[in-house]
Amino acid sequence: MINLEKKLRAAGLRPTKQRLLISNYLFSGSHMHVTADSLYSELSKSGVNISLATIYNVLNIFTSHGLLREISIDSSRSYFDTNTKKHYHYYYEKTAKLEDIDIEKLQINPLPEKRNGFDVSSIDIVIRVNG
Amino acid sequence: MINLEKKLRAAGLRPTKQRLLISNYLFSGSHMHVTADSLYSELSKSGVNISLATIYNVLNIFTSHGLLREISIDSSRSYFDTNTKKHYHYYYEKTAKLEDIDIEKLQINPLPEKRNGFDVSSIDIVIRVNG
DNA sequence: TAAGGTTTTTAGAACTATTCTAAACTAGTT
DNA sequence: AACTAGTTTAGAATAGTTCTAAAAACCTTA
Repeated sequence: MINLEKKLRAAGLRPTKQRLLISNYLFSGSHMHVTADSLYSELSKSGVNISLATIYNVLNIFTSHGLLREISIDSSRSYFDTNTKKHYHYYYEKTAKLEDIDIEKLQINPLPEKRNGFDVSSIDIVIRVNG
Repeated sequence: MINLEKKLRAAGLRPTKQRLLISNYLFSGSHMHVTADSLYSELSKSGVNISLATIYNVLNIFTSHGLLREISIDSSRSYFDTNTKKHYHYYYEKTAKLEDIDIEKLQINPLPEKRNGFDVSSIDIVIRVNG
């Protein structure tokens, strides 16, 4: 967990107890996709009690400091992805689960870089499947 | 406006006064992107008073009957697109406006049709620009 | 063209996800 | 150890959307 402290500091964030606990859940294994609610209940389930306000707070601050990426899938809730590299998503409509698509798996031609003089800030691709 | 009545009936919907007024706004000119709120205030501005509940109701029923397409851009609100053909979007972050991208303008390789045995139901691409 | 059954509209309440508030607490500095 | 700024918290507040149930409109049949 000492590396998590470093990770937070490197992102310019104070390693508080709550942020470390959340980081431990999010960043210790493989990449994952969470919602505020799923994170809150998973932590609660394992005996880690952090207020929902803090969960939201931390998800937002992690996102603005580049530790997470927010994904718009569904207007009814926000997903956060621990994979911050460029990539795309499959979305399983029945289970409401996400799966990463490696950027090399999907070629886009031409890859836009500008539009009307504005820079492209991100390219979001969601492939919805009926399962 | 008689053709709007036909359009609604063809979609299996009763052409009520409110639906016709909304259709007249949405389907009489070129394609557009609306939110419940923008539609409500545009109609109000032109003297057409339809309750917000009906606006939501009609947007949802139009979507489920194929007259509109819902787009997830932003978890804080839903956009509806009068263009129901396959296409993609530019999203202008500052103005929160959408612009259509013709499907031929962007090639995807390989174009996925299945994933884990499930059919692809849609491919949503949003290219965000900082303007 | 009137009656009757079904669908739609409406105002307002309810709900859900998220943010705000301001008081208590904690981390890092001196 | 004391100070200051940043963080957490419970609960209130807010925003977007859906629900409720009563009134109104639509459409069919007579």
